[in-house]
Amino acid sequence: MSSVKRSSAQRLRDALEDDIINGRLTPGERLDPEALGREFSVSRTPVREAIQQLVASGLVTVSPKKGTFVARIGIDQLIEMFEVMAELEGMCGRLAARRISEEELAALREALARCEAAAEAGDTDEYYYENETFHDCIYTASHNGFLAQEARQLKQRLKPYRRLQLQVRQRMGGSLAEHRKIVAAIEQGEAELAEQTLREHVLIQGERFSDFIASVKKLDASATRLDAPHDRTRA
Amino acid sequence: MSSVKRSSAQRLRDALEDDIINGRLTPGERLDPEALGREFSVSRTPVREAIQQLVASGLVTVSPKKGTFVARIGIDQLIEMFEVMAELEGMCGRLAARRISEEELAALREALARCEAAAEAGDTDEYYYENETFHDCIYTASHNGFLAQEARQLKQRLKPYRRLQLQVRQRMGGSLAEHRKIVAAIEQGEAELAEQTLREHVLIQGERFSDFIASVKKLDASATRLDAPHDRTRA
DNA sequence: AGGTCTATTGATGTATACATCAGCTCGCCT
DNA sequence: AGGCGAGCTGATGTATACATCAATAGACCT
Repeated sequence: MSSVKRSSAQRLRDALEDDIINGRLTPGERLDPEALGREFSVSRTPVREAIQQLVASGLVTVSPKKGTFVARIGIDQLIEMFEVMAELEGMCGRLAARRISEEELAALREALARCEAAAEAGDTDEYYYENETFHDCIYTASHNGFLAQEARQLKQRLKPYRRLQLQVRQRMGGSLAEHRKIVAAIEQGEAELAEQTLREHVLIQGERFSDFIASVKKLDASATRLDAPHDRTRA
Repeated sequence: MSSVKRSSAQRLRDALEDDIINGRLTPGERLDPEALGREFSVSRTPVREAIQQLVASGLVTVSPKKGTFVARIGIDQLIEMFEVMAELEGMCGRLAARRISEEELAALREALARCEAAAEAGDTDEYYYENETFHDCIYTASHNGFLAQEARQLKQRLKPYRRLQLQVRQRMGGSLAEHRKIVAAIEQGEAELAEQTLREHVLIQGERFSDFIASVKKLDASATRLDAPHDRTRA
């Protein structure tokens, strides 16, 4: 009963958001309001509304008289966003180390255990999912709902690009070790250590920037061919 | 020519945003779309659009079938937001200490000088304004545009409540001393010190939480009388 | 008299038609 | 043939009318 009767615009927004985050719509791809309206059997008004909300979220961009596209984030801004993401995660860890409850600590240990199981099984998809749960536990344990919300939002916004890092398997071992260190720090209430470890944990993924940037550029190239009539002025 | 020809919705959004931030519209106050439409000579569509953008910014809340109101942030969430604000400011300071350019450093010193002048003159309004410039310099000097944007946005969102702190005059002296420490830390590239000082600089305002919370509660009370269903004597 | 059911009201949500304007194309002029 | 300009096209932006639904207030029943 929480939100069963949401408006068409909200449902459409969620659907599009999910499509973008899960890669069914790739950055740079065009969005046709009329086609979406037909697909969901609604008029242009709620479609437009949904799109505007996504624009506000930074997931899509609309160029007047040119069209609406799934947002393409430049490499420079992507780096900036990862930098902020690392800070937010670190802050969550620092606060969690001071404020975590017994229940939350149990949930965190459980999440860690699931990560270990997934890593042992070599199941990268499962690890990816459990890794999210693990981090989300820390967000919640920060006991700062606003911070948690911001962290989740930024994470979602980065998700379409995180997908590009294919070497999850190679990272699983190291990631898991870091997770253990993070849990240990939080258990012992060592706020600064938890913050530092988490911050690096997030930034390490950006360490292989050579591979990462290459992936992004590749995406840029293919996407450019799709949406833009010609070279798009980089936004 | 960058944005001279903005849409009606954009202009209206900016106008409302300015009204809210500058206190002409107080939290909890009602917004009547039709009245706004008449005032700006536009139909309900762009009004609705502007309101939705403000909702996305967190400045306005809309309850279905009840009305749209200027967002009222609960005390608990307000504290959470200040906590995050302090972290963002601290991060800006840390990065600025490493990355600031000569021009930016000059601008920062200039802003500090203006703050000193305003403090010496006892002009609280001027100090308020120059204080903003000072902090904005640090945002820019972080060389992380995304971070700077987030910091500015959150600051705006907090602005209607910051106004409640009446004791700016008493704070001017201490604030100025902290500003000097911050500039010194950035000049010498002491990132951690700059971060720490800035973080505390922001949090100190929340130190007088007794007064602050009292002010918020007072606002809450008066605003509740305005918008709530109870009051039907004046429609 | 008190409670409940129902009709009204007023708000948001949606559909549709129109206006506007930039980019593209095609054709004209040089 | 090449550059340039006017018209066309298709996109977003806006206006208006209608639908929907919850909160409210009134009247009816108990």
